[in-house]
Parts: sequence; C-alpha cells; structure tokens
Amino acid sequence: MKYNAYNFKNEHSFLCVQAMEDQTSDKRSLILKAALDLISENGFHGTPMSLVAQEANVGVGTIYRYFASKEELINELYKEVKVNETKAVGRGYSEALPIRERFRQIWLNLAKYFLQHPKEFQFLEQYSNSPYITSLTKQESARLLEPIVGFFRYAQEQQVIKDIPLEILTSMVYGALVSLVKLHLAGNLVLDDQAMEIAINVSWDAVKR
Amino acid sequence: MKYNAYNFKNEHSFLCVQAMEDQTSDKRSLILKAALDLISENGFHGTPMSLVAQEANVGVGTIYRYFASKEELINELYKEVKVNETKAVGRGYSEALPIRERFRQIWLNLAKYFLQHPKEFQFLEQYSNSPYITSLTKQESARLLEPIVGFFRYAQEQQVIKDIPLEILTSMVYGALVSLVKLHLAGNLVLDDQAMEIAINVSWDAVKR
Amino acid sequence: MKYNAYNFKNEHSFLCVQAMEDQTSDKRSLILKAALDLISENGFHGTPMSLVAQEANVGVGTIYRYFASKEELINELYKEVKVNETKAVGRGYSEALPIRERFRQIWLNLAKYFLQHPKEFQFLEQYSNSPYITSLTKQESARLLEPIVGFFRYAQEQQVIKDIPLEILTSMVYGALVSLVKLHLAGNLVLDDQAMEIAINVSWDAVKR
Amino acid sequence: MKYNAYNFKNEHSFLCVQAMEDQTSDKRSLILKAALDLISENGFHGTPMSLVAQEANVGVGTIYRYFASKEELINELYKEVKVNETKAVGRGYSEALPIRERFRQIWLNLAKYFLQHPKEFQFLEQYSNSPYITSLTKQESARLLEPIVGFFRYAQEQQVIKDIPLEILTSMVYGALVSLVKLHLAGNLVLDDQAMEIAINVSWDAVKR
DNA sequence: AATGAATGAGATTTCATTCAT
DNA sequence: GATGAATGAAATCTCATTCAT
Repeated sequence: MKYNAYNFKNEHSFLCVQAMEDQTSDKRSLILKAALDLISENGFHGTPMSLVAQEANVGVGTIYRYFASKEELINELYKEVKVNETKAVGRGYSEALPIRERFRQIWLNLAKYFLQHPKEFQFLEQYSNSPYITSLTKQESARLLEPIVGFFRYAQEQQVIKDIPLEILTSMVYGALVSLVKLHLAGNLVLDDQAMEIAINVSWDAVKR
Repeated sequence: MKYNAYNFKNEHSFLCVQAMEDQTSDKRSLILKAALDLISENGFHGTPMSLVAQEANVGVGTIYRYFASKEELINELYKEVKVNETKAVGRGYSEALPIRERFRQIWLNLAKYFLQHPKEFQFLEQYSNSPYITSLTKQESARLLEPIVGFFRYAQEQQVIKDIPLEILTSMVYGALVSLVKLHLAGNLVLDDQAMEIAINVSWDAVKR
Repeated sequence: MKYNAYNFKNEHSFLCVQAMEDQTSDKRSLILKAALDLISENGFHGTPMSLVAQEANVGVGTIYRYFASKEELINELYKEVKVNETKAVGRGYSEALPIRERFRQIWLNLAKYFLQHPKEFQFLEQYSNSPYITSLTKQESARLLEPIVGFFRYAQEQQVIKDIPLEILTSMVYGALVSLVKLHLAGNLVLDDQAMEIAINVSWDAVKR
Repeated sequence: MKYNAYNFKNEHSFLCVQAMEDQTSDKRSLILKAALDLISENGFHGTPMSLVAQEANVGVGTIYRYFASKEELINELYKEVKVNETKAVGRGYSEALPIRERFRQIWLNLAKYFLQHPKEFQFLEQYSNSPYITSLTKQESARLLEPIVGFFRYAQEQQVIKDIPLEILTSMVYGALVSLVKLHLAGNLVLDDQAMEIAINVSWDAVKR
C-alpha cells in the first residue's frame, strides 16, 4: 500500500492570521476565534457565552444564529482545530524523502504547530477526552489522522520500524511529544530546535527496528 | 548520590478499600471519595456540592467544615491522588535489582496503578493542567516525583541511559505510558501484560544509551 | 323596534379558503392566517414572530410593515375572527321565520361555525378574556353582536322569551353552547346534528316564557 | 346508586385567608398564593419566576426547592384550586333537601365561590384547556367532580330532569354559570342574589323534565 | 459538630424588534 | 416594498455558599 494515496491539504483556515485579513471577517469565524482564546484559557465552564460575544464583538444572540448551543460551538471549534492540526502535520511532506527523514518531518511539524499554536494545543488536550466532544465529532476527527497511520504502516512494511501493534507505536510517539510540549508550555523546559532534535532521536530509537 | 536517600511511603490512604474499613470512616475521607467518583465521571462543573454530599452521606454544610470551598476540595483531592500515585510507583522497588529491571518495575507499577485506578487516572489527566489546581498544589505534588527523577539521574550517572536532559527523558517515558493507558481506557487497545512488556521494551530503547 | 334595522354582512374574508384563491393573496392575509394557525395551536408566547413569518412565507421584517407589534397583530386577528363569527351567525337568517326557528337558526349557525372553525374557536376562547386583547378591541368586537341582542330583545317584546335581563339570557345561551363545543373538541362528546337539536331544545326551555 | 356515597370535604386550604394566619405560613403556600395572584392577572408567560419570588418574599432559588419547574408550579396550583372549588361546591349539601333545592344549592355554591374567588376563577378559565396543564393533572382534577355528576345521575333516575346525555346537561348548566360570572367580573352585569335566583330558574327550566 | 433550607448571582437560551441592503 | 442578519433584554433554572437550628 502506498502512502501517497493520501494527501495533506494546506489551505489556510480561519484560525490563521492571514485568514482574518484575506476573507471577509465573517462573524462565525470571529466567534470561533474568541471561543478558542477564552476556552483554552479558562475552560468550557469558565467561559460564559456573554464573554465569547464580547470578545468577538457581536451580540450574544448572534452566536446562536451560527451555533445551536454552547456544546455545538465547542464541537465545531474542535473540528476546525483538528483540521488545522492535520494540515500542519502534512506540510512539506514528501515521499521522495527517506523514511527516517519523513518521521522527523512529521514529528517537527506537529511539535512546531503545537508550540506556535499553544491555545489550539491546550484546547485539544483539554477536550480530546472530554464528554463535551461528541463521539461523532471524535470519529470525524479521527479520520484526519489516517495519513499518519498510513506512513507508519508503510515504514513497518519496509521493516524499518518495529513489528509491533501500530497503535502502540503511534500512541507512544504522540504521547511523548505531547508530554514535551506540555513541559515547555508550563515553563519547565525549553523545547528549542536542539531539544527537538534530541527528542526526535529518542523517539526514533524507540520505534526503529 | 544514592537513590535510597529517598523512600517511598506505603501507608494506605483513604482511597484504598481497606481504609474504609480499618480506620474510623471519618467524614473527610468519605467526602473525598465521593468527590473523586463524581468528578472523574462528570467533571468539576458536572458535580454539584449537593451531589457530593449525597454520595458521601453527609450534609452539604458538613463539606464546608472540612474544605473552605469547592476549589479547595478539588485541590486536596488532587494532592491525595498524587500521593497515592507516588506510593504505587515505589512499590516493590529495590536497589538490589539491576537498573533495567528497576526501570521495568517503575513502569509497570505506574501503568498498573493507572489501570487499576481509572478514576484516579482520569482525574489526574483532567486536572493536572487545569486552572482549578493552583500552582502551589502542583508544586507540592511535583516534589513527590523526586525519587523517580533520582533513579533516572543515577542511571544516567552509571551511563546506562542517554546523556540528555533528564526532563526530556522522564517526560517522554511518562507521556508515552499515559498515552497507552488512555488508549486502553478508551477501548482502542488492550494493555495486557504482553502489551506492557512490549511497551517497556520500546521505552527502554528510547532511553538506553 | 325592528330587528331588520341590522343586517349581517356576508362577504368572504381572509380566513375562507376561497379568499386565498380569489383575491390577490396579499401578504397581510397570509400573515393573519399563519398567526391564527400557530397561535390557536401553541398560544401567544408559543408562537415566535419568526415562525409566523416562515409559515406565511414572508420575511420577519415584512410582518412589521403591516402590524406595529406582535400585540397589534393579535388584536387585528381578534377583530377579523370576530367579524367572521358574526357573519356566520347571521347566515340564512330571515325575519320571515318564526321566532323559535330563528333561535334555532342562530344557535346552529354559531355552533356549526365553531365546529367547522376550531382554530377560530380556540383562539376566541383563549383571548376573549386575555390581557393581550385591548379593551378597545373588545369594544369594537362587542358591537358586532348587536344584531343578536336585537333578536332577543324583539323576542322578549313579543313575550315569547322570559322577561328578565337580556344579558342574562344571551350570556347563558352562549355560555352553554360554548361549553358543549369545548366538550366536543376535547373529544368528550360528539356534538352531531342530533345532539345539537337536543341542546337547542334545552336552551329553548331555558329562555322560553 | 346513592349520591351519599360521596362526601365533600371542607377543610380549609392554603388559599383561604384563614389558612395564612392559622398554620405556619410555610414558603410553599406563599409561593402558590403569589403565583395565583400574578398568573390570574398576567397569565403564565406574563409572570416571570422572579416576580413570583418577589411577591412571595422568597428567593428565586427557593421556588425551585418546592417545584421542579414553572410548569410543575402551575400544575400544583391548578390542583389546589380545583380541590378548593370542589370543596366549595359541596358546602352545606344535604340529601335531606329536595332535588330542586339541592340543584339550587350546588349552583349557588359554585357561583358564590367564583364570585368570592375571582382569581381562582380566572385561573381555572385560563388553564382548564391549556397545554400547560398536563393530562395527568386534568385527570386527577376531573375525579373531584364525580359527586356532582352523581347528583345529576340520581336526579335523572328520579325522572326529575331530562333524559338526555348527562354530559350535555351538566356542561350546559356549568357553561351558562361560567358565562354569567365572566360577565359579572367584566363589569357588564351585577350578579347579585336576585340575579342568581333568576339564573337558577333559567337553568332549572333548561334541565327539568 | 452536623445539618439542609434558603439564597441570589450568574449561566444558557429565546425572541421581538430594528435597520442596512 | 421586502428582507433577514443582528441585537440584547429578559426568561428559566442551577448551584456554591451561608447560617439558624
């Protein structure tokens, strides 16, 4: 099976600064942006709709023109963030590169996306396992990661990485990365380029055959 | 530096079933137990104080005799759980064992504690990075992990594990483990003894020199 | 005094199906029709203006071109329905008939109008004594019933019905009729032709000298 | 079948002025009283819970300790009023009296209760056919009127009143009475003792054989 | 010490009305 | 004239906390 069956899309989305300038700053985007800012900081219940409205410079009622409820708002936000995360991971990815290099690329893409989008990261960490995100939303989002899984499967077929359940491999690599980002954001570690290269080596030693 | 400068304490605490029978079931413990059950299931804001009181078979007012506020209750709960986690990690630990074996022991202790105490695990995952837990509480809890850090430092001194920042090593090992437990609890992986041995090997390959 | 000083008008109005086809289906009528359907079913506060607009196939803003407020809308609706009720009562009325027969005619007209226009009936019952209907509206509507009162006065002058205050007589006849219609619409009685003849006899016994 | 199988109870209830003084003015009663005052005047949706709380001199939250929702509040109120109405109707009723006299007694009891308790009357008129009152509540309340129905059945067996469906007879008598009370409360008729005796005669002529 | 009835601030959500297009 | 996106006041209801018993 060939990994290039998948393709990462790279269009910009609402959460990018460019988007805010390019397209007409429609209210839906303003609301999602405000919600991300506030919820990642104060949590779901620490963020009243009135505050979201204020931050987005719209009336409270307006939010309900775009989202049926607070729960729907957070679910839509989750989907948007997940899409962006996925796009970021695939950036610059090419099958022309050696497997080891592709692994590094994906790892760096994800880490840098998290470091450059700490709000998105916090939000995902808080809500990926939360009951506010419906299982439907989770399913939809899970599909986004198939390209990554595809890469690992390919690497395994090529006998480059360990012949153990893929879930274990991907989960451990992802968990280790997330843990480092948390440490960085908490101020207990500086995850600079050098530290990232170290971490990539550690992770590669973990998965390589 | 000798690792045995530290000692893991093993007294039973409120969360153990024995405790409920052994010592006088004081109300404070009942409240904390009820709070853990409810909060790990429904979250902080999904758990009204009245429900905690009901589950603990005490009056609402009584909770406020032991905890100044809901926030203090959750912070105290966090500390208790952290203490128990630490105790669990140190169980059966002995310097007599080879380093590789000690690593395996700590890994297994932690993983099994999480698997056997899913509520505690869920609770820690939800609140370790939450604004409800004060930074003071986090500091106090962080100190508990020093024995673990001590072991890694020792292993590094013995040139058995990689000579890179300790925070990176421990964080990655911990993050990978946590990620696997989440996958297991979500039903997407069976983290049985065999899977754990595989994961320990993966983690060891990651950290070993 | 001659009863034929009054005349019942019989033009069709918006609520008749014909009207919808005959005349240009102007938006005002569409709005009133939609309002009747919805308000009789769900009540004043159970009927948002947006729903009225949707049902009438017009924009919300359009409603406000025809009615200054929701309250005015319901008052106008009330007047329309009252006019129709009055027209219905006078249908086929003729001074050539004997008094007893005219009584029967009026009674049947009213009952059949209610049975055939349950929405209008429900609406009238709900709002005749409601604070939403202004006293001005009520006054305007009360005048419509003068022909009926005229008939009773005439019958009284002819010493056919009891010589007691007219209000008492008319009110009791009307109240008894309304009560039966309610019972019918609630499904607790079948007010068919036979039952109506029985009821007319009962009412006639009540009023006759 | 003997009518005395039923007995009207005559204890005072919360809505009586005496009750307010006799028993400890518990909050539940205060809330119901306030709700009756306000809802009979301004309707269900014209009566915010905050106003009920204010009128009852309790906090808003307190209402929700006694009633799960606004709907439950209105249903409980309905039951209370219905119970009182029934008690009033049976007052002074005695089988020793002639049937004609018993009819007069019941008629007067009901009319006077309505005249003396206009708020209760308004409330019943507004909500007896409203969707806010659940069918369960209506069922419970309907049972209360069985003694009245029993009396009419008995009178029919005695061949004193017309041999036509009981529902028609009772409904017409009740409807006529209600209609007069409405007229009185609207100020369009003075329903004094004399007027009531006239109306009783009219009604008796209606039902008598 | 223990209780739970009472409270009211504050949450989510609805909807009559406006006004720029 | 017709529209419907936008608004925010106001509704219902929850729940952390207090305090008299």
